[in-house]
Amino acid sequence: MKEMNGKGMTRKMLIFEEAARLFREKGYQATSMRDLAERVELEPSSLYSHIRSKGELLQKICFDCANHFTVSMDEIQAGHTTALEKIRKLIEVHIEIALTKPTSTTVFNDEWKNLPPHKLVRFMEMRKEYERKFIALIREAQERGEVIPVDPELLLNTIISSFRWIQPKTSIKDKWKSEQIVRAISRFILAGLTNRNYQLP
Amino acid sequence: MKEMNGKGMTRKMLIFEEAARLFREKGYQATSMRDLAERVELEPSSLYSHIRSKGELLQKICFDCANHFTVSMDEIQAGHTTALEKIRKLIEVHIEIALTKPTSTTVFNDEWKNLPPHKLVRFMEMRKEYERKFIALIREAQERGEVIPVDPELLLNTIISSFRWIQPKTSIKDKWKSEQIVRAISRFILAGLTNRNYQLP
DNA sequence: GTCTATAACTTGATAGAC
DNA sequence: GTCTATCAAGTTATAGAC
Repeated sequence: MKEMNGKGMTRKMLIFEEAARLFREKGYQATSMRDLAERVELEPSSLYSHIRSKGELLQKICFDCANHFTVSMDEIQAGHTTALEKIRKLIEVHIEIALTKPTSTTVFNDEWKNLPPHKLVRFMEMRKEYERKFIALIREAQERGEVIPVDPELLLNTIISSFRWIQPKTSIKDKWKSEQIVRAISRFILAGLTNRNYQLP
Repeated sequence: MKEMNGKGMTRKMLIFEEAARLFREKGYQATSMRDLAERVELEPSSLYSHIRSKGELLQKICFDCANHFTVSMDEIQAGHTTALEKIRKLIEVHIEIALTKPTSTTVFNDEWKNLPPHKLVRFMEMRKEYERKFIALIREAQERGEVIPVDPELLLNTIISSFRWIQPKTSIKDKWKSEQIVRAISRFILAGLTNRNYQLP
């Protein structure tokens, strides 16, 4: 049985999707293969006809998301714009990924430390490489006087963390429109990055 | 046996401390009572002479931290300063708590959703109440024209999230002095809040 | 591919001797 | 308060019939 719902959705894909949902709702460790089997209406043992292990589920979710960020970074890096404009675009990408793929983004953010050891190392290397590129852009913008002279690694950490509350289940989408969220947060962060006049008391 | 190390540190306190460490390192669900027993050099069953359950450990860690925030909020709220100045002070408090109590702060941030159901409700109420007060301050500062006119709830979520990377094990403290971190992050966020001239392209 | 049955193990917690 | 012994329930994953 390949087709599940007339739209090219294989049972394997359904399993990965429901796994992501469960990992988000209950956490990776608290999610059992029995929980997952129930969601996709199979007996627990039948899952293993489609996947190798529970760890493989987390792996695919986390690395798919990591690849999404890496591809976006490479595209933006290759563009012919100022460093500040690239930073603005990256901030938009972060918010948009969080808004459009809330499930996998949450798992990516909160559950990656449960990856099997060897994959964990690879995951952390990917993140480090992504951060390295982002920091280079911040530094470049600082050298051009466009961004405040604060340690770029510290700025990056603060910026990336600031998106972690964006995990729309339903409530967020009711309160604010997506475009409004993107613009409001982007404005706040870029206002901070470029405000070289502010002095702490 | 009441005294453990000549400094009023009871075995019970030691258990709570090591529990927080483990919950941070491995996550609440992934930490077993056997792990904890090993850390405090007891047999697993002996733990139950000091505590009632695993959930009680998480409970105390989370609510101690929540109370810390609530007390700080009430102190600052009672002061005779502008709303913006109170916001600045609250931002400092958030960073300082993250720096001085990294273990319990991380557990508070990442593991609260594992609280037993009844305590979970109480925890979420406390957080909601804290946010309500913080939002009122932002709104007041906006009415005085001191803070950018962006939805205050959205600003608060973004600000509070932005501190979540501050979890010093060892590496952070080597790179930056605490005072430097407080000032750098405070400057960035307040620069953003008060920069009413910035326009997105 | 899906099932039943089950292996092999870990979990939080308790009973009762000392 | 700490121990040994143990329980009942839950865990991931496999074997083999259909």
